[in-house]
Amino acid sequence: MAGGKDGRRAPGRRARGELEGAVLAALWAADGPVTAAVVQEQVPDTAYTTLLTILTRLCGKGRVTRRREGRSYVYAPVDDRAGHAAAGMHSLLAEGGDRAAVLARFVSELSAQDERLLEQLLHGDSSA
Amino acid sequence: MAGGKDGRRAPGRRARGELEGAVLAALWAADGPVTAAVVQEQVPDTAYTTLLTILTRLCGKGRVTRRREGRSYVYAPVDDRAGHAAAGMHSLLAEGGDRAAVLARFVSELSAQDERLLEQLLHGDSSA
DNA sequence: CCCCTTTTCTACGTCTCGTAGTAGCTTGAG
DNA sequence: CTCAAGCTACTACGAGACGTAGAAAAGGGG
Repeated sequence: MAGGKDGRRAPGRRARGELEGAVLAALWAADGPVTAAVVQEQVPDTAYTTLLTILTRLCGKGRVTRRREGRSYVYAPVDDRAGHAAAGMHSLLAEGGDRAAVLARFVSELSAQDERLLEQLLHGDSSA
Repeated sequence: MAGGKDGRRAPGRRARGELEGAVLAALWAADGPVTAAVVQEQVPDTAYTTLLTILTRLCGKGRVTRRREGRSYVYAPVDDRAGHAAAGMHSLLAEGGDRAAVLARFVSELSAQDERLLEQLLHGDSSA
């Protein structure tokens, strides 16, 4: 019953998933848990309540955690950016069926630079 | 306006993206282009027209191509399973921001077996 | 010519996401 | 104590993707 009967609003200019990505990016960029207000500074042209909604949904999906801090909540991403990407890569590798085939294709499309990087990583060479 | 006014049907029991995945899997499993009827054999409990819709949408999205074969169409996936997975991995790597960090995390979570595999692949060792 | 196969068109329900207003709670200031 | 300011929770709507599938059109075989 809370209002919201006007029903007028500009069409969603952001693509699907874009805002969630921006919010996560803000959280990743932050140094530790931050309030919604801080997130808003990183995501321009967005209503405060919109960000609250996104943050709440992200919490519901387990992608973000929140903690009371005074009378506000502070939000923090569950996994960091690199971890998120790496986890996704592992998922794809698992779903891909033939691991060897997937990896083969993956490395065949790597840049020379990435290849070197990967080799160093595999050899435990941390001279970077 | 071809009918379809009833509009009453059991709720989507499949999760979002599941049917498309099943259709692609059927296409990948097939040896060469196949007809919708063949796909249906691999995807049980699904109306023929439903599969046609999915196949058509997949064509629209460029994930599948089709070719006339007699009075039917034969469908084939644009990229094979491994290629699809590898492409997704590259996307994640690109979106992950710091490539080195993402790769580092990725390899750190690889099984010993996968690591060996990756090394062989990097060294151009095709003794498989 | 009639039937069967296959496609095309249309359509609906549901879910997710972007977007945001309004109500209500909490707490500090005066 | 009372009021204002800040923050959260609830509610809501539009758009688009997806699952699902019937009806009708198109074409070949008997």
